[in-house]
Amino acid sequence: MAENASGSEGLLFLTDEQVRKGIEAMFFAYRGFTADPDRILEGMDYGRAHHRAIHFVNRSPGLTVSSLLAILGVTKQSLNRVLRTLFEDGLVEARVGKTDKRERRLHLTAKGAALERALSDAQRARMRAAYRAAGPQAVQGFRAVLEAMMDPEMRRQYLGLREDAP
Amino acid sequence: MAENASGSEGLLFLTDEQVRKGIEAMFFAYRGFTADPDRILEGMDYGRAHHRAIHFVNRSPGLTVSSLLAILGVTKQSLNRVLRTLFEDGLVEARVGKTDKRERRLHLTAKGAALERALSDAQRARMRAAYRAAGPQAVQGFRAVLEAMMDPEMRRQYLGLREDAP
DNA sequence: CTTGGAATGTCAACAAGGCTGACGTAAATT
DNA sequence: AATTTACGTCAGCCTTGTTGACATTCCAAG
Repeated sequence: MAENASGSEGLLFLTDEQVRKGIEAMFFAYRGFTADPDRILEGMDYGRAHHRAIHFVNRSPGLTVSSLLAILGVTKQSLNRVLRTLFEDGLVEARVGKTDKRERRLHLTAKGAALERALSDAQRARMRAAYRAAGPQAVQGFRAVLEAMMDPEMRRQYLGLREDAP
Repeated sequence: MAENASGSEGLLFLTDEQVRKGIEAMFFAYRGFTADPDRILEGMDYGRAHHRAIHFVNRSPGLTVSSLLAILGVTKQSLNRVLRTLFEDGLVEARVGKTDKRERRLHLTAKGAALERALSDAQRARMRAAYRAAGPQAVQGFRAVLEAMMDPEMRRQYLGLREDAP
């Protein structure tokens, strides 16, 4: 896909050292990636787990608990602990499924949407800044490598979410 | 640095949606990133924290506890719990500093180096595969964006580690 | 030489957020 | 009618993070 420009057609001669550097880049960058939301959430009774739930509920309004489970890759007990507090605090609401009444379709309330915006504003700002600093070419490469790094099942989840260029 | 090829000189017109997609890519990719080492470590008494310690001790043999503390960004109590088990199991050894005898300079033992190799082989294999799939251009972009995403202090740590092109 | 502070270790207690196992209920499916 | 699915919940455990308090060792400055 990404036009294979510089040199040796698809053959990468990367030393272990260079690959290690990529590994460390992931480690350090992920810290930055979560830093802003973490800062916002600390003090509130929430953590990263709540952020993730809120993110994906916002992303796919009306998704079911089991879909969210599959996306997050945690146990239902673990997710439930998080969802319960979000229900109690009125950030997320569950509507009984129309066709299948066993399902609980999740939606953000206005309050939940407000928090989501605060969190994602911060995170998007950092992401945009990084994109700007790295340049447009870099953005493609970034996405391409990350996508290739996912487990196949996760990649399916990733691609399955509302597309950015439909 | 990365030659700014396609279109609008450095001006990125990215929709929120596209930026969100980048955020999700980070989320899903990080899971893949840690999956292989996690698999290896499960069953042994170790976890991700041990992996990180082993990684950076291998990376910078003889580093002090406080340097490692700074790199990992955790409390000394937390790190100590991890280091203690690594000492006990003979994976890491601490040598008293030559000039400053308070320092404990950390080194991997043969056994520790063996585990490190097992862990990093798996992780590097995935990283290499991702690089191969994404192409050489992409690798540059990947690194550039991640680097730009780090907090400045983390970036210093990152760049401070033994360079890949010295 | 003494003393302050840095580098380190350690004990205790706690919290978040994973996990497993077992059990329950309502609704859909067969 | 029986089974399966979707979900909730109780109980208990683990890892890995946190604070706070305190001891030791030792460098370096007064």
